[in-house]
Amino acid sequence: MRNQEVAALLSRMALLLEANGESRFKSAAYQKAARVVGGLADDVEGLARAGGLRELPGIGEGIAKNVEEYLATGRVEYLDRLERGVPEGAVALMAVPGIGPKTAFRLARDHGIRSVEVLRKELDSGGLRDALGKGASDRIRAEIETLQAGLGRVLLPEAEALAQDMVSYARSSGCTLEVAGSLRRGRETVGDIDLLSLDGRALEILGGYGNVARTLERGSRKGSYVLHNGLRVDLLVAERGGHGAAMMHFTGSREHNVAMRSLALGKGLRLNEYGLYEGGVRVAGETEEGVFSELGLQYIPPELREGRGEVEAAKDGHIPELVKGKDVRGDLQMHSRWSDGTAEIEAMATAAMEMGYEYVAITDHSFSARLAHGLSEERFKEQWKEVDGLNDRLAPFRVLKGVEAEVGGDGGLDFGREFLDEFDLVGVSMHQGYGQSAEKLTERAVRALSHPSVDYMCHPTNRLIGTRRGHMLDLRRVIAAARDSGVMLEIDAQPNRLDLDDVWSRKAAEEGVGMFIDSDAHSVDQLENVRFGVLTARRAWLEKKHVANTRGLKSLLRMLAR
DNA sequence: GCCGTTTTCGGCCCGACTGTTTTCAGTCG
Repeated sequence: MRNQEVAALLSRMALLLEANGESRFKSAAYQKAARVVGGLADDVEGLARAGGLRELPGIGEGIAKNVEEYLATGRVEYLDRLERGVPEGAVALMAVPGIGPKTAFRLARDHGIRSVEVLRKELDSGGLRDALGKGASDRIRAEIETLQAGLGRVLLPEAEALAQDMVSYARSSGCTLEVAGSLRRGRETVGDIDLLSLDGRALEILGGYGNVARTLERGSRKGSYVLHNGLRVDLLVAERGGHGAAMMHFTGSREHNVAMRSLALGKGLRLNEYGLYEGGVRVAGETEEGVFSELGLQYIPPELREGRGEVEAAKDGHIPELVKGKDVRGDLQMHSRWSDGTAEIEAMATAAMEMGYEYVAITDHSFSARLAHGLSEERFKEQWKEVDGLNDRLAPFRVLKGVEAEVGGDGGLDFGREFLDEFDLVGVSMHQGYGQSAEKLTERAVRALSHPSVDYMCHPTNRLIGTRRGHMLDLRRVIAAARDSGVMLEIDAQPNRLDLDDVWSRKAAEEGVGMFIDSDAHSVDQLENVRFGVLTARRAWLEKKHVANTRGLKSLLRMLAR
């Protein structure tokens, strides 16, 4: 799939258009197209071949032609022309927050600054003061420091912990903060923390918080701060009557806000962060529910606010009843000390009982996962005796005999069919073969999924967010294979996996593939990670009926028997 | 460049913050 490559191309064109002084709307159109392609589940190349690019929202004749040219030749003539219109290095400078096209252009053309590194050196030695002014020089220098410290996006649990700490700190000063932004939408990674308060004192209070390294700016309604780890925090102060509108504005996403405001305009209304207005009169704004309702929309849960068709769905009454944490009745992937877990099976099972589950599956690795101390047939048979004993004592709670079976280089599994059928539940995983071609990997996956003993596929791409890209599988074929053989796909809820992700999980469910949400816990405390999987499922528009481990034990066993 | 329950032309989400700005441009979310 070349979707990300094409998205990057369109983003670059958007930047260059801006730098060339073209209409900002034209640049925004390219930016929107980049986001559309980047968030596409379908393969953009296949779509282009089928002549379907122009069907995509935000992609018309002009952009489609550029994309087609790029896919066919690897170049875009228009892009080359844009590059020639911009001084060398200007685009690189625009990576620094606070440097837009105008400033970048000026620095590159008039002062010969070609890179962020050179800019930093120049600023360090006191240069460019006359060109930028003192205030801007200082701020840009600070922004470069943050940029070069290199903290990108952080994982959801880390951002959650940082936000909670700020909320507690503010509360100890008698001030309430609420979490908004991508953190509230449950995105897998968070690039900054957005907070909302009804109390103007919050702006000053947060500036005095020990983990704040620097206040970037502070007005009467908004403030921006940088934490010691380099993460940015934005704070918005709302008034009571506009609380819901402010929450909505600050929760985003940007694409969602654009869709909401366009809809309001179409109804002769105006929506901003203070409320929904008809003429000069505020007709809603105190609550989010009120704003949605006044616009004739169903309530849209934060997880769906990504500009992926949710506003249209809300208009038609098609917002689904999303799966909830309490719907999950059991956890079907976890490990014990028998392989690479740290806890006894009993400890995992009793912790799961306390969480209100009816069942778990212990799914230790099969023998060719050597690093994870995978088990042989003999060892599994020993393990089952322990499981049988536990089931006698813990009934009606049930520990299912599972396995995370390694998929071999040719798509075969470690055990024969006869032995595999003795398990209650067989999952397959592809931990090996990073060097293989997409074609080969996909063949392996499809073969494993068509094995008659297999019930589900664990963390299908095997990605690790921020560190490992994951297998370049053709997920459309994997989903089709899962559908054809009645095999489930998993949302692995480890916060650095979340695999399948929201976009592909939605696709899988639309194709009629059943999903599991599992913790993949290797210790007792990791069982709680399931909630991150539930968030991903909600972002994938999944309902209870799409998630097979929301079934009770009997219903689950009936399903597995089929 | 895209798009249409106002429009195939004329709009495009909307407002806050900073600086050296005395009325607004640049940038951002």
